[in-house]
Amino acid sequence: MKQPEAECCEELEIHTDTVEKLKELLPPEELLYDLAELFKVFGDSTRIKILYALFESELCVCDIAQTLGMTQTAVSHQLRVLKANKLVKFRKEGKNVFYSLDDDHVRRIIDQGMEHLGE
Amino acid sequence: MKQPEAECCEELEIHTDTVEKLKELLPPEELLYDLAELFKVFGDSTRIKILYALFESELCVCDIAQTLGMTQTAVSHQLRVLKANKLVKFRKEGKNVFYSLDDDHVRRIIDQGMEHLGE
DNA sequence: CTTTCATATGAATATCTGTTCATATGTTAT
DNA sequence: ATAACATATGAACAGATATTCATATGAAAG
Repeated sequence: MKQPEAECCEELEIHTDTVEKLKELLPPEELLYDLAELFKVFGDSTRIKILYALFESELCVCDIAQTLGMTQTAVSHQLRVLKANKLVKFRKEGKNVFYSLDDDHVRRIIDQGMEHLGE
Repeated sequence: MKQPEAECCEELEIHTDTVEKLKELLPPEELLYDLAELFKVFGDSTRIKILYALFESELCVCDIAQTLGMTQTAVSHQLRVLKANKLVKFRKEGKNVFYSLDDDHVRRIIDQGMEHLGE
């Protein structure tokens, strides 16, 4: 006869305790969601390229587009995402808009990622 | 009369230099792509939750599933992704497969992300 | 060797995401 | 005012991705 309510790993009751403890220890759902959203921003090569370009100097949209060999529109859409996530800030000067990195976390996060790759 | 070959920011010739320098300074296309791929892995709340759970202890698949309130199948698919990107390793013990974090970069990358959020 | 259990895998589906195209906004120069 | 330019935005489309369902694998127990 089967236990219909049995969830999994039935034989090892230790696990049930583990699971309960874990549920308490995990950060709130929403925070984990936000964290994933943040990493999602880094998870696109166009945006990574933009950020890398901004490591060197502040840049206007068309220079970024030219550097990456992409259209102004595509870059503008991605800058919007970066802006919304506070990874870049901007400064208007006449017709141009100059973008730059918002803080040092960006660099550190990317560096950590690079370190992981080099293994 | 229009210059058809003009790319952008025509008036400021400084920019053309900037762009050329930038193109040299940027890491190779492929590396940036790989980096984005890595962050993409962190860019999903299910995978973030799995990693957080593994911060505490090594876990078998069904415990992870139960902790997250998800199906075994969904978790298994995501573990596959984490495994492929060397973020987790595993150890087989009879019917069970125990997963754990592969290295400390995982923790550091996530911590940096969290720091960025708290601002 | 057959059943049960833990895990893995493949196909299908629904959702999300990035680029393009067309167009809008806002600034500078004529 | 009007034209030219830099940037932004909205809709549409194509490609990617996460979950589900059905099923396969592989180990332990009967």
